[in-house]
Amino acid sequence: MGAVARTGQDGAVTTTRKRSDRQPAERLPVARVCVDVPLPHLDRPFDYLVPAEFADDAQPGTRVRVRFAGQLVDGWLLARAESSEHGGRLAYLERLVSPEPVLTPEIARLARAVADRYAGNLADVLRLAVPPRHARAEQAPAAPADPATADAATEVAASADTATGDGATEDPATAGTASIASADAATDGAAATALTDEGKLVETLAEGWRDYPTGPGFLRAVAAGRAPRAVWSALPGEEWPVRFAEAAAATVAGGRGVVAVVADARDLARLDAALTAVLGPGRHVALSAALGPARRYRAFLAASRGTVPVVVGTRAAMFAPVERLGLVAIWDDGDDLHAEPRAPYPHARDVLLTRAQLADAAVLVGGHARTGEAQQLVETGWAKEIAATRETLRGRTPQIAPTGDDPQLARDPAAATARLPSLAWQAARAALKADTPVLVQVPRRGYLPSMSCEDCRTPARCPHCAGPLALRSSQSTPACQWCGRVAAAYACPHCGGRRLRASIVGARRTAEELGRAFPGVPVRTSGRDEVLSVVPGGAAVVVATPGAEPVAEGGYGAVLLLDTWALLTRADLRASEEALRRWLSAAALARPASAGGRVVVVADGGLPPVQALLRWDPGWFAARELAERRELGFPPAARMASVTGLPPAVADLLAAVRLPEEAELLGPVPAGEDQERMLVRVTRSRAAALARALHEAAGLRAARKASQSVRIQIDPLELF
DNA sequence: TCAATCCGTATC
DNA sequence: ATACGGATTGAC
Repeated sequence: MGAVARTGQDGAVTTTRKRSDRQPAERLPVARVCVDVPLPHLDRPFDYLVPAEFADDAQPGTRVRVRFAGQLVDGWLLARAESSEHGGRLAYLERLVSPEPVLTPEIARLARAVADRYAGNLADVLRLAVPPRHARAEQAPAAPADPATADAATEVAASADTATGDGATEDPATAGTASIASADAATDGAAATALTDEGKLVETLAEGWRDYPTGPGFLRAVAAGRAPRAVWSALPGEEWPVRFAEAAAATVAGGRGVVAVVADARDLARLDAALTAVLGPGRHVALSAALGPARRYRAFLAASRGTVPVVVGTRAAMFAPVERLGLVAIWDDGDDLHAEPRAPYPHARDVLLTRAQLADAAVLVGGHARTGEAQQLVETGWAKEIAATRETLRGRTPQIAPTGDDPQLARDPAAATARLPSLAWQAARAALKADTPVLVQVPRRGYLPSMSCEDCRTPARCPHCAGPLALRSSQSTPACQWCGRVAAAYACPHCGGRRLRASIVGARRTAEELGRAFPGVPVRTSGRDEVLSVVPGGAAVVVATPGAEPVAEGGYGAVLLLDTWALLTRADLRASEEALRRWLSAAALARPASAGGRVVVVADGGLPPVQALLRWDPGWFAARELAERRELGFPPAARMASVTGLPPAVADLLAAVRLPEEAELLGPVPAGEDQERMLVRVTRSRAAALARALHEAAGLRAARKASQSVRIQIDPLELF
């Protein structure tokens, strides 16, 4: 034995043995490897020989380099085995990148399920799940992995052929039911009763949820090691990060780990702070792509090595490994930032639900608004509702009023230039007088450059199809956003006016105008360029774009929701749901009515989303929305897949695909840059079959080296 | 009959 | 992407 295995400076295990005299490992000489190539027809494990010098370090979950079709590629060691089914000769693993087992069995299994659900490759999902290696971070002192947990024979992932089956990877909502009060039998009841100190702690934590009748029971069940599943409607003014932290702490008290996902950096900062307060320092780690490679990998390692039991983060954290997962949580699942833009385009909510299902963990889907998807979980009985009673709700909501489509502009000329209807202006003035801040929510500039009548502000709609009129780039005549017709001789149907003005003004311009309307009051903006997280309690006007609303100390005295028309008339099926979500998020920052809090929404009070806001009833709206989607056959009531690409490529793929029975084809619709898009619709029971068929067809095409690529997306957020 | 070349397919 | 096998072609 002349070979010397050593650990190089970068931590990689290399060997001095010449290729010619390599020997296979004595025990479990075969490694099943997922090669990191994005081709769908290669989405299965390949077997390699483990050289003797890697015998101990090449454990399941490690990164390797292998020769594949003549070139060196990265790969994941999924499992070690005694022998191979492969007929031909096996090549050796070329290199063990690092002995760090970064792919835990739980995540390997989850990644396979996610790939199957989204008609994607395991390798693509693994690239999302495990951050790029950073050798320095790996060498930094951290709790060493327990060698006893790494059994050489342990399989990390089920092999491709067994994992593509339905069963565990089926939609959560079609699976069994659970209840908060009496969830599935506890696997580890000892944790709940062993220590009375822990029992007291859990009671303290559960106390935080007393405003919600089923809340404390949920926390107790999680602490006891059970797997309750809940859709939580947070009260206005709720300190949701603290509630999330309490749920996390209860899980930790029961000896299990937590993964919680939020949409953006600001929510993450709040949750991070709440966890430090509730859980103490060093018990959790925040993970987001914004950290940069080194810190991100370090945070990842803290979780995968079992140093911390709680991981919170943006969607980058949805695959974070934690030991003995007990709870997955997501806040504001309607935020489109939860949708991963890289193939296979998984959604954080769905990944977490699948994860909970596979790991038998509890689920907490929280928000002020409720998505159709969350409603589906409730209606199928997969999850239970956590909501306050109407009575509690009444005590917390601000006073909310609409002001019509044809707003009476305030008579005060300054207020009129600020586009403020008189009701809004009055509410703002009263709040400022009471020395409380005012939040003004305006849609983002360029969000939709729509037009309205210069004289009466009636939205300018296309005379043919009632679509929104807008100025196309440099042209001076407005055209319809929907049908494209140019509205050359536009006259306002309400007042006959012929002049149009852009109805969306950016936050900055609004801020300037409001500054003039309320002289002497400080005006601050929070938007894309600079996002404020907190503003002090005194009189001030805060202009914010949706999603960037700062929290006010003590709550806002008034919240004004302006230019709502822009949100409501978007040519998007989710427009209403999205509008309500944004309004509720902003309105939740107002004081309760009893403390003078008022919300004015500049929209027609008869519209369903406006109704839902006025009554603070996100559940009612979600049920309505879901019923409508059921009627129309849209997700989540049905499963949709979109196939996008150049027309011949789309046709080619659809010719190759063996669609499940009763699959419906819709389209094509243009998708920009000479591309077109087809939609395939099936019932939820055939969802898995559809994904499999599309993946298979993509594989056939790739094997034939079809040059034009197509993009396959399951339940894309934007349907038309 | 054999080598050079082309094409399709598998990639361990 | 590259490598290999089998079929095809062309020169002896």
